[in-house]
Amino acid sequence: MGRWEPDTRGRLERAAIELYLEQGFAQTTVAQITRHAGLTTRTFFRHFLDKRDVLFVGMDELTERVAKAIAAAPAAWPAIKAAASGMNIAAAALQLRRDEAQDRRKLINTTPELRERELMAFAAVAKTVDGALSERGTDERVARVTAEAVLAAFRVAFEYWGEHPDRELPQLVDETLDELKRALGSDA
Amino acid sequence: MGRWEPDTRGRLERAAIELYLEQGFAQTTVAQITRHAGLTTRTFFRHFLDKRDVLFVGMDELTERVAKAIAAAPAAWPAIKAAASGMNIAAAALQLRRDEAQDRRKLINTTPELRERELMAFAAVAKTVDGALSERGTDERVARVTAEAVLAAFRVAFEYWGEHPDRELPQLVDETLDELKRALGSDA
DNA sequence: AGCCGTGATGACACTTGATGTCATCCCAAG
DNA sequence: CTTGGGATGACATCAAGTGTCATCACGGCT
Repeated sequence: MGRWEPDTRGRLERAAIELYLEQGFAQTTVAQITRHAGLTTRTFFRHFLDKRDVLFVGMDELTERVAKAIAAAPAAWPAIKAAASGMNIAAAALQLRRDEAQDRRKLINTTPELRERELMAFAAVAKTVDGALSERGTDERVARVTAEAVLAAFRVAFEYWGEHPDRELPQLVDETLDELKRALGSDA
Repeated sequence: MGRWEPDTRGRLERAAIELYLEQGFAQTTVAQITRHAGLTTRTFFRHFLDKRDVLFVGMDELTERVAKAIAAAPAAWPAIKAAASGMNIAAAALQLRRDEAQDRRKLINTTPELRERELMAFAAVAKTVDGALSERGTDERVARVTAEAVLAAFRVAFEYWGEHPDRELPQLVDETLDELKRALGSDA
């Protein structure tokens, strides 16, 4: 057996989320987390950028998948359709971990600090979508605004999903995008 | 003369921005700011929520004006047009303080911490726009997604403005919104 | 078997942001 | 002249986050 118990990162992650859910994010100190995991506070910051980071692991990997989906979309598709297909990948992934995602959502919704971080995560996805669209040859500004708009729709659908957990997120994203199209088209 | 020099808040604000621009945000400590202003660190936190807050004063007031503009828009206008008129108010206000706004933008763009806060500020405006649209009788989800989309366009225009400071922000916002409409409409 | 480099963790000190609390002093209302 | 409130100073304290060095297991190499 090793010098230390295995799965340091996993233990930290589980301890953190358990404490966050139990007593709130702000009320939880890193010292408490590491005590639960049998580690030192220094080690926590070797595995996570900061206290909030724990709740956003896996984001990068998901973002990668979104980019790949957009790159794999038929070249004939307009940017909006390609981008939407990327959002569907993300939505499906979150739907698969519904309960976990909803727990995280509640935590984030009640903690401004976490909300900030979530917005940064969304912004990172938007930047990736932007890049993937540009890669397809979409005009620069169109790529940017399409990426931002698609993520705007995703955010709204995601929030709505929190209020209606029994709905399916991918479908909500589709509906929201349709509503956006109608709303923007109604300008005559 | 009073016990203290007047305009505490203004002195803090000026000292902070001067130091942020001169040596960077992260490298500036609150102690340095208050030393420059001849005050104590405790007093800084009585006037500002945190170190970043200094760069976002006036946001609330501007947001209020946006809400009023939307409320004052002709009832016959579709939600998107009313929301866009609100964005024009904001864009015009920033255009009036172009140099200051651009300085702030550069600072924010090079500091993740500040970027986070900026996203929160945008989110707050989106929520206000959402509320103003709902007030006009717009359907709930349409109001939400329209607000988010309009702010998405604003963000893109704002970023573009940073790269082309000689362009006029209000016009950039209009152009970006038009591009968004085309991009979403091209879905056949 | 014994040596050694590498990587992960512990231990410790330190800086800084942020908050609570009480004392102090100006000022304005009465 | 008194009094009460608002703003600030002074002080203590906590928690986040970082730098640094020591420590120890493990795997490869000889």
